[in-house]
Amino acid sequence: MIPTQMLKGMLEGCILEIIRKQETYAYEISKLLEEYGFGEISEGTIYPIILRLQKSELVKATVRDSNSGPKRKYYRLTEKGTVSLNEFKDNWNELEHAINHLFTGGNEDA
Amino acid sequence: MIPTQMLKGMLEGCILEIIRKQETYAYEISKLLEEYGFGEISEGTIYPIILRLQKSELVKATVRDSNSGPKRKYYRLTEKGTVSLNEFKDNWNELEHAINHLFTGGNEDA
DNA sequence: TAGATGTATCATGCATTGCAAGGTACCTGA
DNA sequence: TCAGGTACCTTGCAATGCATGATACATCTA
Repeated sequence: MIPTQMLKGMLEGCILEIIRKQETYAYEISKLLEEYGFGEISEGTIYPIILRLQKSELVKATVRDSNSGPKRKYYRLTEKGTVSLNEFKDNWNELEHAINHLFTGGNEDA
Repeated sequence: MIPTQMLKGMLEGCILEIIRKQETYAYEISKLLEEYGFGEISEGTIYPIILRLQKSELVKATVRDSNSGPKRKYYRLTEKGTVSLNEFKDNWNELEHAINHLFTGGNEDA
């Protein structure tokens, strides 16, 4: 299981990418994150993130009826959201390279 | 530059790996992290991490003289440290796979 | 001799963020 | 009727990176 500390700073970008792929709502996002292999991400995690995304205008919401429960809030990316997502991808690549560089170097003592 | 939030939970494992490769001290670790591409990691970050590693007995220290300044505290991994490092590697792989799975899937709308 | 620079250690308090826990409310099926 | 799934949200805690500041040794230069 991925420790919660390692998820910090990751989930926001991942949720943006999920919304980019497909207009969707918070409850479904939590299911999708699990399917992608992030493990079970608490709703107490997801809702605050989405509120933040709305406040900073990276996503916009549309309320629609559901045929299996309460109304859903569907989210889609704004332009700012697309920019932010691209920045996240760049940062992720930087981190991935740094860590893989560190961990594939072998033992310097040898 | 990698945002600080994305480093949370990463640096501890990375510092363990640096120490595994080579017995070294905090000041040098900060230089090495920069060389590996993590950017400039503040000393206010590194020293607390190393104190934590010592308290949880993942590393042990040896004080030695330096010919270019104050004494250095050289760190080496304990057995617990090796175990912890391996756990970190597993967790990192999990995270890397999840994120790459998410970001290589293309647009589900298409 | 004095001061700047580089080396080397550590402590304090803040900001951010994931999460546990709890709350509300709708719909379906047993 | 009531349990379970769907769907939203809030509050307060814990962990961690970092800015800031302090201490101190060694070397070089004015």
